[in-house]
Amino acid sequence: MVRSPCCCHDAGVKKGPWTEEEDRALVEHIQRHGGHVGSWRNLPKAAGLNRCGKSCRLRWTNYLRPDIKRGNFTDDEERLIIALHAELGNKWSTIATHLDGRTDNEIKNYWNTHIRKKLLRMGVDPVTHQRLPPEDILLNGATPAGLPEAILSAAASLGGLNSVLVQAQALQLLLQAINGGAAAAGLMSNSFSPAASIVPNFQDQMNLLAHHASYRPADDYLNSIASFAEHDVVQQQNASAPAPAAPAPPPAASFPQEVAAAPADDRPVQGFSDLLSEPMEMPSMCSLEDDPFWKDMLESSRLPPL
DNA sequence: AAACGATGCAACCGCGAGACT
DNA sequence: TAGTCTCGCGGTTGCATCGTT
Repeated sequence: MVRSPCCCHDAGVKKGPWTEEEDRALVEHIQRHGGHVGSWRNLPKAAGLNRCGKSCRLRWTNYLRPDIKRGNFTDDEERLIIALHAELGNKWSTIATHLDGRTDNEIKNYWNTHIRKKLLRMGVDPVTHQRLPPEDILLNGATPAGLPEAILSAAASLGGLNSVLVQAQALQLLLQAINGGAAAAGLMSNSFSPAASIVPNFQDQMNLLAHHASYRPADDYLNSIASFAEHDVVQQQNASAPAPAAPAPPPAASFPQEVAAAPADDRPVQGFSDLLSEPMEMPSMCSLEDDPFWKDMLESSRLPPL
């Protein structure tokens, strides 16, 4: 038996964007058959379309199917995609089965154009979902151009850019821990803990805190991404000017209820003293602010999102 | 207003797996 | 059992739109 060449390679078969007439012909044909396609290979001829069967299938499944949901992805959907991707990898079709009305192609595009970049900006590897070391953050989008002048100008005197980035990250995580807490605890315990380098026992304390708050770092990571990726880090750091109150999205099924139920800014650090049997040795922010380098940075900077 | 680059998305391509003969 | 067919998946491309200079 000789395999017949794929119709996609026929010279006369039309390619490119679909016209309204073609869409209508395809939809009407499928509707005439009660929504059943039968053979995609034979469909174009039966429907009077000069298209490859493969192209028809793609057009139907990704665009014309009546149950397709259009419009922007919600926070819930985004969070779910990230969670599923962390578990499944690039299994877009499998991920799509968990989101009503979303196609694998749409999810794949949304990942590549939005979520992937967002994770990189945060310093999270979109493939492994682990925190990137500072040198990789530089290579993956958080370029030196995004750093405040104060940091760059101080870099030379502090042993190079990586050193400064580490300290900048440490400060940012520290402030997140104090203002919002959970994100920093989860992210740091993931793989990379610059804060520990400047605050002795800091990570131990954050881990203890996470334990007391029934936190699992992986859950926290997933939960935290969607909540603070959208916001400028400075907003989170500025306790006197809290971010506009956005309704907390309902939790995805896999998230601990006690975590998901709380507003993002009220999570683990809430009630520090209640959680710890002994007073927690928090770093003195006054001493940090007295340091000209940090003071300058705090006053002038917009830290790049990590 | 025009040129240019960045971005987002629809569509295409090649391949693998399972069904079929 | 081997060869072929068909479908579906994931990666990639091309183009339209938007924003910036």
